[in-house]
Amino acid sequence: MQVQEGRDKFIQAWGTLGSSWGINRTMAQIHALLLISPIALSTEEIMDALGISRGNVNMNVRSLMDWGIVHKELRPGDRKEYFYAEKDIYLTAMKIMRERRKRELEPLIEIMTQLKQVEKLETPEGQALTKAVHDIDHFAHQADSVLTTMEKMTSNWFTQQFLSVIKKIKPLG
Amino acid sequence: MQVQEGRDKFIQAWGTLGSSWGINRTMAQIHALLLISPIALSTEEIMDALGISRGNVNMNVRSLMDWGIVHKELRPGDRKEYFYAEKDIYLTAMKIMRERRKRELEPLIEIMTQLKQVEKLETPEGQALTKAVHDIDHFAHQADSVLTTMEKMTSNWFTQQFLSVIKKIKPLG
DNA sequence: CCACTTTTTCAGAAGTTATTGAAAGTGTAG
DNA sequence: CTACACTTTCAATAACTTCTGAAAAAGTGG
Repeated sequence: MQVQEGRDKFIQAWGTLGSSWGINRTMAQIHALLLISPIALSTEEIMDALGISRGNVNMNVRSLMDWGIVHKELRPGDRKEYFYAEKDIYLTAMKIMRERRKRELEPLIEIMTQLKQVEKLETPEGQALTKAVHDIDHFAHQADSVLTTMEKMTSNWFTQQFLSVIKKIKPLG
Repeated sequence: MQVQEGRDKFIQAWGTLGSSWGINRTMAQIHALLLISPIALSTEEIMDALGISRGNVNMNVRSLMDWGIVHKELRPGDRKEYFYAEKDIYLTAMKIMRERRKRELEPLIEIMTQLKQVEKLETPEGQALTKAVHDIDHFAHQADSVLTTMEKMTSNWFTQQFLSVIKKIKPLG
C-alpha cells in the first residue's frame, strides 16, 4: 500500500470511528489529518485536504482545542494560525476520557442527587425508583473515582504500568 | 418530590444521558422505564407510558435485548411478550462496555492491522503515518485487554474490589 | 484612521437518523 | 383452514445535526 492511499484510509477510518465515539465525523477527520501531518497546518490547508468549508474547519478545530488534543502554533511574521495535534496517543485518549467524564458522568451524578429527594414510599413503584437511583448514584461515583484516578496518571505511566497491574488481577469464576 | 415526578425526571435524564453515550434517546428511555418498573411491561404499556409508536418500541426493545440488558418474559396463557430490565446496574454497565468494545475497538484494530501494510518510506509524511498507526494499534490492543479482563469479572467483584485496587495505585507527579 | 488579512458567526441548505403507521408476517386455538 | 392476536418490517416523513458561504467582527501594520 502506498502512503497516499494509507493516509486517505486512515483519515476515513478515524472519521468513522469518531462517530461511534460520539465525536463528529469532520472533527475526527481533522484530528486524523493533523495526527499524521509532520507539520502544523493552516485553515486553508485543512479545507483543501478534506474538501470542507472554512466555517466547518473553524468550528471543529476550535472544539478539538477545547478537548485539549489540538493546539495552535503562531509563526513570527505570519498572520495565519497553524494547528497541530497532540502526538502522544495515550495522552490524547486520557484527554478524551476526561472530557467524556465531564460531559457524561457529572450531569448523571447531578441528576441522581436531585432524584434522591423523591419521597420514600412503600409502593413497589416508589421502591423500584429509589433502588435504581441509589444504585446508579453509587455506580456513577465509583466510575468517576476510577476515571479521576486514571486522569492523574501520566500517559507514560499508563503505557507501562496500568496494563500489567490489571493483568495480575485474577478474574472470578 | 413525588414518585410520579421522580419517574418522569429519571426517564428524561436517562434518555439524555443515553444520547451522549451513543445509545439513542428512545432506547435509553425504554431502558429507564423498565429499570424502574417492578414488573415486566408489554409493548402496549411501553407505547402508552412513553407516547411512542409500536414499531419504535419493537425496534428498540429488540436492540436492548441484543445488548443483553433487557429480557423477554412469557406468561402462560398470554400471547403477549413482556419485557424487563437487568436490575444489577454493574452488570448492565459491564454489558454496555462489552458491546461498545465490540463495536468501537474491534473495527479500529482491524483497520490498523490493514494500515500496517503501508510501505515504509523515509519521507516525513510516511514516517508520521507509520508512527500514528503503530501507536494507535498498540493502544487499541491494550485497551482491548483491559476491557476484556474487566468483562470477565463479575459485577459484584467490580462493585467491591476494583475501586479499592485502583485507589492503591500511586499517581506520578 | 484606513486598508487589508484572517477569524468568527450564523441563517439557510444539505445530509443523516429516528419515528410512524400501515401492511405483511407469524403463531395459535378452534 | 380460518379467524384472531400479536410481532415485525419498511417506505414515507419528521426531527435533528452538520455544513456552507457570505457577512460581520477582530486583528495588524502603516
